[in-house]
Amino acid sequence: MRWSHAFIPTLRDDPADAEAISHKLLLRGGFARQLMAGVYSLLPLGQRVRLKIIDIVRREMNEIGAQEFLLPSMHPREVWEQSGRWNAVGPEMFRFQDRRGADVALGMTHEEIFTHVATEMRSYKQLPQVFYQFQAKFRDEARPKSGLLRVREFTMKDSYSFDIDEKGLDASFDRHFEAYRKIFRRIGFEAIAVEASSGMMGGNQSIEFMLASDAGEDWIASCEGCGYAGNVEKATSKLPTVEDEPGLAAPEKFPTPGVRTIEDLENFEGGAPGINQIKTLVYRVDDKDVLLLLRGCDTLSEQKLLDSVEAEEIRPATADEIRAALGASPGSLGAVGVDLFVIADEALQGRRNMTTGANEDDHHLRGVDTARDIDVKAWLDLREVQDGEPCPMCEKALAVFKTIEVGHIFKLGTKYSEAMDAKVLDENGKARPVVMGSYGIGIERNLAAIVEAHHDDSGIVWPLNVAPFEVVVTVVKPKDVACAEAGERLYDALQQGGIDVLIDDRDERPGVKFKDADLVGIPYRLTVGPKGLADGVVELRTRRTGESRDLAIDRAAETVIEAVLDERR
RNA sequence: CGGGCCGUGGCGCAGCUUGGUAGCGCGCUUGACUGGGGGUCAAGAGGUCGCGAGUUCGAAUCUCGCCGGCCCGACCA
Repeated sequence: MRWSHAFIPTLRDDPADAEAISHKLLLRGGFARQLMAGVYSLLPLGQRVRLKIIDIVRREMNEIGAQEFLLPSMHPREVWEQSGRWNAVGPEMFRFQDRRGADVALGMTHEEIFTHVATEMRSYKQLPQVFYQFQAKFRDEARPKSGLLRVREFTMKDSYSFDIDEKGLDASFDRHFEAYRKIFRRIGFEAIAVEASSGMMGGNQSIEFMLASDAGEDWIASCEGCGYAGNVEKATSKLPTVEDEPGLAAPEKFPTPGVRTIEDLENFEGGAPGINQIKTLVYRVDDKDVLLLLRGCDTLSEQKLLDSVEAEEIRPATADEIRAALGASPGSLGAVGVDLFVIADEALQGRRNMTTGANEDDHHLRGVDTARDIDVKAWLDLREVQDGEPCPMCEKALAVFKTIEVGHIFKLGTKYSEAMDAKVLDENGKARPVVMGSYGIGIERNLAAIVEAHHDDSGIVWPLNVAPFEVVVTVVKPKDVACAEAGERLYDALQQGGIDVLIDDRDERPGVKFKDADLVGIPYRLTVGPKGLADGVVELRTRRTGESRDLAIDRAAETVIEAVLDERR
């Protein structure tokens, strides 16, 4: 490709409405342009990177025996009704009606459609099967953000495994796990595998692959000691046991005028530190009032609650609902002597001499013993893990930090196969629903994630495997015939050698070309200029390190081809 | 969906308070000089000031409505 005829609209200034680094650099480098909120056009450079990522993913999927499909974007309502998700999903699914008035959805994921296809399987002898595709996914996100990191239309590699039993699923899942590890390594980063919540996908186990980045929006807890890692929606820690004072024979009510928050009560004369308080939250769980108890110093993880109560919908109760249920306002709530369903966090187990609200405005109780004074119906892990808490496995300190979710794999079980009647006969001639897994990688999100992980002040620094071009031949002075010809010869030789090479033959000042090459992030730059040619050399510069060295002109192509081929993985 | 900010040539911005000629930098075109890290000079092209109503002799500027974008939060199979 010739730069003089390529569509690479680079920008000098950061676009005003870009915040994330990858967003700024992908716009400035001419990789992508926004069409509307959460919808982007990929320009030629962006598409080149996208195709390279796809190629890597495809090869690893084929490697584990997966077969490539292409399923439609438009899905009839009926299929989603079968799985129960037509109603379960909500406004995140784009829906419309065709000319006959039939409901149609734009696919946000393809469990239903692949399962529909899989109903043609008849025998356990056909299993296992792994199907996959690269397909546009449409999700009407409430808030698209950060450029390509969170969008409403994107390409996903989604694959689905079909096995006769759980053991088979485990094997398919493990193969995907390993394939994903290889994929992320090849595209240029170490993803951290974490335990995750399955959310609305259903199923009983899921693992997310996370890239540490401030541009991300998922917090994970990770242990350097033993490698334990979990999304904070799932992660646990091993809290030290608290030895409480024996306390009182019975709870004692005391006045706390004006105290509304945990912090107020900590600072109140006669109050208690957060760790010795019981925080009482009222939630509506499928239209039922439930009391949730946590230590004053802890934060509720709604996802943990949702995952463990198997409810359709949970939400905090409104102030009015709370008053109706408990007769007091938030800030003075407690569970002592209350008849509602009470769920307590495990960290409260065995605690005594605690302080909590008295269900009377401006009054609290002290000397509360969770076992003696509160009728706890269920002890659950409800709290969000905090930075520095001991790892549940090895007790070293956990680090909690922000990440980008670059892949997610699920064990689905038989949720979809049962709902959609995807069954095969087992060796005894008995019909059994196939056991499924599903596995996803968002291609453009990974593209942006690579930029988040690989950039510097001058621009993007693409890892060679995903770079839009591997080498740029920068002709310093195109009007100088010798210079231009030398550049062309190198360009030809590199092309012959199978290298993705771009020749910068624009009549621009050298500085402009250097800046553009850096911004766009091409791993190697061969600079051909009059100065070097006078000495019979060209300069090879490595984008990542900024190092450069002179190569004899007649050996240059060969050297570069060798280096590039060597670096490809 | 709640809160905040913002829509003026391709990009970044000023002008709006106090209504009256649309302006600056970059980029773009042509020419000259230049040529190893975003050059200099000269001459140009390019704008329904997000859209629609209203007020006014006159609206980028004031009023109302709508649309769009970004950020924070809620949400996120």
